[in-house]
Amino acid sequence: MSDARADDAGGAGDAGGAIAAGGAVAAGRAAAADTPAAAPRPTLAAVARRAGVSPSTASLAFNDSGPVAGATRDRILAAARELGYDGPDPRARSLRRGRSGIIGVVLEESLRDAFRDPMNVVMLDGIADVTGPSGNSLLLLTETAASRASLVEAPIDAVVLFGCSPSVDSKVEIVQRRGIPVVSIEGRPLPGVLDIALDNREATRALAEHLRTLGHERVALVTLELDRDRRRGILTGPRIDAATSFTALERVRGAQEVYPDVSGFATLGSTIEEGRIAGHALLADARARPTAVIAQSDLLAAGVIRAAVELGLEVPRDLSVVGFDGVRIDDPAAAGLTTMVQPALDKGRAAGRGVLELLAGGSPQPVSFTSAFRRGSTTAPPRQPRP
Amino acid sequence: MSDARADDAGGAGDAGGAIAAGGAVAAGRAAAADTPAAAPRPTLAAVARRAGVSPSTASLAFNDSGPVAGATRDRILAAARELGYDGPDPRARSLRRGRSGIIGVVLEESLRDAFRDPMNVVMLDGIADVTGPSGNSLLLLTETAASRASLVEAPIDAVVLFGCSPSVDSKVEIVQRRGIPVVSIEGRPLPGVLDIALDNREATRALAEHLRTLGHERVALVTLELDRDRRRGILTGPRIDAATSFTALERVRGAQEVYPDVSGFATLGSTIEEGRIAGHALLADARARPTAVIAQSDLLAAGVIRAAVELGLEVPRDLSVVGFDGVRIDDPAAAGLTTMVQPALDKGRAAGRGVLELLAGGSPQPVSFTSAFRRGSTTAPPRQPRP
DNA sequence: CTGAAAGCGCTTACAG
DNA sequence: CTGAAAGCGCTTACAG
Repeated sequence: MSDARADDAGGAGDAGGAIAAGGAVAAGRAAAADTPAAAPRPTLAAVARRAGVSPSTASLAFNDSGPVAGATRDRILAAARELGYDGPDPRARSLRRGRSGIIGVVLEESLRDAFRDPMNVVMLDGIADVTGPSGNSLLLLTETAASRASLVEAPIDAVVLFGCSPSVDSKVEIVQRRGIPVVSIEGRPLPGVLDIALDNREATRALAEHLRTLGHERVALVTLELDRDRRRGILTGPRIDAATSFTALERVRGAQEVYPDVSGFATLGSTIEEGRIAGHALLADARARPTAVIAQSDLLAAGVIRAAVELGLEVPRDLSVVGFDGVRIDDPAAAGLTTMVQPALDKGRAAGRGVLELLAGGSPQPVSFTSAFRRGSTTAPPRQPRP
Repeated sequence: MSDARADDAGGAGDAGGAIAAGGAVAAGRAAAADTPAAAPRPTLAAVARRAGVSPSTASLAFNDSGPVAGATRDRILAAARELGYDGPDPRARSLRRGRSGIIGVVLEESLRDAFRDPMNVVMLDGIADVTGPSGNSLLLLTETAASRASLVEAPIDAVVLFGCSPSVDSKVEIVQRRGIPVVSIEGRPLPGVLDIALDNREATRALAEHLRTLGHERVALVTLELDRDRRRGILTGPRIDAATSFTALERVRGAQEVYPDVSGFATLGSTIEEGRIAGHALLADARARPTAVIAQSDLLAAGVIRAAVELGLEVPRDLSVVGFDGVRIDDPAAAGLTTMVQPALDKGRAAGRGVLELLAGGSPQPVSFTSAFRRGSTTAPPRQPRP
């Protein structure tokens, strides 16, 4: 079981070589090595001057924000065309208006890790869905040291936290003190932060109860990343106590409500390969083998099933497996997974709506989403011991 | 073969219900429905006043950008603490400095579609890798009507185009006229735009030659999305002529260099499911069946292989399949794929470096990456007809 | 319908 | 080491 990162998508490193092709020269900056602002671009004031109007009127013309005579407008637009002016400078506008049209999205991990989880992508899409039409764009911020600075220094109007750990709390405080609204998806509830929650604990309990009803006694957990440590391994009490990932922890708790002494394996995140590694760790020893596995995501579940198959086990005859998310997985082994279907897109949309309401000065209520049990064909009663 | 979107990750829609939980109230804005800027946050000027220094000195203290006596600095910092001032307003700073620290990333499709392709995620990560350390963050912009506006109205210092179609050209022109550097990854070369290229045509030709050498005569293509039409279907001449996706088109051309009359199937994008659909379309009719398929991505290739298996064909005995990208695919069917490995992370990094150099006033040269042939176990000589 | 005035909050030469 | 001055480019009440 390698300790290296499981998936090296792109596997570039040693792949192709880069060749600096000769010829073309870069973006319209001839030889202005010492002039930071290359060509002195025209300003609204210049356009107004040329059109023979005041800057105020020119501004109105460009923003449709007041009554301007047709002829005047034409003159202004013509002047702009002649000068090569394409509209107000966003930086000045955002200072003046107090709004930048940018919403920061704080992800716990690297972009690559975050987007490997389809749930995150779908949620992001949901946020963009709702906030895009009013002219907002999303700024990607990760929890690394460098972008911590950006969280405080970026001109953002609002922030959405993606299941972030407490380590961002201090930065979030600063952001809040600045009057920037904060929305958190599946995070540990924070004061003054609009919470978009998922019933992780209850949903997992439902899965556990399903297994209990089927008669399973020896159940193991395969968890998402528990903390920033990036360590795989047996799920121990201390490990759980030290966990910083609220979502993973809630799901552990839900399982414990049915199986108080449940053990298992902690992975590095939601991928099939991680699930496979966990599966081998849990299933290798035939004598200590669980009869059912609660995986904290569908991808992990798919990996566990693959490991089971590799070990010659049949699902669900020899092993029951449940997942979480309800994502359509491109893996035959995971077809028909018993799982909880969570409304990821709706979660993203709710977060987006929350942002918009907060920005409008409203006081939106926290929202709580529930997952739906979907019984598939990966769970069955345990086989009688030594038939 | 359904015409609906192949993958509905999150499958939310009908999944869980939202319940507005009572209780908590949103981010520190009590009852300021009419005051856009809720709490009047302290400014640098206020801090300076309280500390008994000039704004200039206070600014220097906060930016470490000049010599400030230790005692003075302490006084300023203390005043800031008392007032709850956490640093300069990013909007004002960016107007004054002419830099926002934001790099726009323009994606051709919805976020969800774009991030379904692991290559895009890895490239994004590469850009962030290189640009993040100097305090830059990435702003996600898609080609939809709404965010076209953002491309022009967002306070971005530079733009990276992700294989964008000509439809963005006009907006890009405006951006360029503003003096904003533009870098394009695998795009149709545009004047004044720094080009980060991949040898799509040559790489595909190499794959085609590999098949030709093996003896294949009846070869079919499975392409990426050719245009914004979102239509699947047989790859026809007119369809190719109307294509707007430079990458897909270059890969078609590379295949044509070896198989001038090559036909095939156009998909909606790089997913296993799309490949599967294409595979069924191409392989269903045993009499018209190709002996080899050139899929324009590994994911598509995996889908084709799955379709082949479903039709009772054996790869590579009955059908050879090649992919593109060199991504590690979590699908047993695609293990050992013959493909071209492209350096996606390096492409992203090169784009990031290009942005940084352009921002520094330099004139970076275009960069051209090459893919590496990786022979797997999915290609073999064609079976003799009717043995 | 148009203009003069003020100011968003900061940073940067430039003097001292 | 510190301060006075100017200005980044725009928008918004407010008069007219």
